[in-house]
Amino acid sequence: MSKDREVSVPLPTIRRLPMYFSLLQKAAQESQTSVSSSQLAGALALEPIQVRKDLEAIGVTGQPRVGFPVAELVEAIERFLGWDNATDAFILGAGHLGTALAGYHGFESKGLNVVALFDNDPRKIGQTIHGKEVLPIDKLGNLASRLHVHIAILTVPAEVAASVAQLAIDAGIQAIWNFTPTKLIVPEHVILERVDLAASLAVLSSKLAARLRPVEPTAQTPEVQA
Amino acid sequence: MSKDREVSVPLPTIRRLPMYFSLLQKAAQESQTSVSSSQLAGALALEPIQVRKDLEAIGVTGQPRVGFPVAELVEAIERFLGWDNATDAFILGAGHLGTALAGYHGFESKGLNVVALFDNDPRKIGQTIHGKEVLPIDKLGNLASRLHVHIAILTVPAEVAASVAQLAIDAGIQAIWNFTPTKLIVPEHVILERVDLAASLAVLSSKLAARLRPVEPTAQTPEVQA
DNA sequence: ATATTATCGATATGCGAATATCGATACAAC
DNA sequence: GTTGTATCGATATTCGCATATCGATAATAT
Repeated sequence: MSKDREVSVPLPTIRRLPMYFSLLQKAAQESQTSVSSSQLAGALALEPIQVRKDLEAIGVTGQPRVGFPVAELVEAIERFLGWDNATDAFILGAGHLGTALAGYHGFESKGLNVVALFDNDPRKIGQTIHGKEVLPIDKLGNLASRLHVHIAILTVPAEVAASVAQLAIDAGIQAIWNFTPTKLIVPEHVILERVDLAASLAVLSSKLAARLRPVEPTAQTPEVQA
Repeated sequence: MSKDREVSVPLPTIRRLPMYFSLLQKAAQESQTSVSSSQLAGALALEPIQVRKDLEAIGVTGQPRVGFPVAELVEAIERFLGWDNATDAFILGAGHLGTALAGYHGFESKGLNVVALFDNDPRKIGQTIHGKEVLPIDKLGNLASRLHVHIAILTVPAEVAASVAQLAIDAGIQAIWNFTPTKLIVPEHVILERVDLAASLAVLSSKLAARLRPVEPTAQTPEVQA
């Protein structure tokens, strides 16, 4: 009842925080000490009001006619997201996407430390991808608990997504970052976040499709039941 | 004022369509002729009411005590998303992510046909990645218009995202699928859809962070201004 | 035939988030 | 000093979407 403090920050606000974050880091590098909500809004194509509400949500207050303190904002966002101290993660699935993510610099500054990759392909096991070892998937249970790894980045093929996710959960993984097209159903205590390419593509496609057929010939509900 | 027909389908609904789509394809393969909203809801951890409203939005009606016609649903979703006939796309940036996407089977069934990749690295140009040629980025303008390619999949490094996007826009690209961490600002007529890893990670991180510090020591607003 | 019940579709309600409004504040110009 | 103005923060409003309610319908069982 009282720990709703964090949870009460709107989800859309949380999603916008990284955008503010990178802008603010840039501002800090340029020794800027304060930014106004309108500056941020302008750079991100948002409304100043929204920016102010977002920044208020993470507990930073600005000053009229001055703006918000840059350094304080950066700290507050880092702290709120837990990006101030790194959490270890495993990548499950050393395919194209897993490999790409293993090589992605930028996680370091976002509190994510990829420790190793896992796969079941004997040809991949033992290899080193971007400085990280590829381990057999059956070692997952043992290592996750021993190394206190909390996050699993799931990049396996769709067919095995559910079963590998279950392995991770059994291994005590606390959060799954799901890059597969599979909608996972997990127990309450497991944090689940999905990067849904298909959903994103669907939005793009539907807009494009709508544009390509601007006006429908009056009756657009033919008896399709044939 | 009257073309709001398509646009009036709620965005969250559009995002859920691919989930229904893949389930329905599976059902069709198993020669199932109809599905109930509760079946779909059960498989996707949704509420039946929501499923019904979603399916209604794309113009398919069900029958009491029977459910919705599978074949008709598949067709309607394909048609709505424009997945029934493919659109050509370029991948801009032949790095890890671009390579991964070039090798992703599954776009074919989603109306997306990757024609080629573009890069500015002389070592990559001329190579073939997953059967697709890597071309120099300065050929983009010429080829996009000549081949009537409408979609650009943007996987270049963040620093050049804005300028490459501008190239694409100048080349007459109609839609940009943005995988970079950069928030692009594009003219009205360009469709823009973003896969925002940072936003997704932020949600995951914040939940994890909130869990790791369940109760804050009473006064949780110290003078951070030091 | 009749009763039962799963399921749909229409209408109503509720909730979270975006947006608007407006007074308060503090810097800058004169 | 005094005035002007950009900006903040609090409150109110609006909007979109999810959820609940309930009558209507058609397959199944008796």
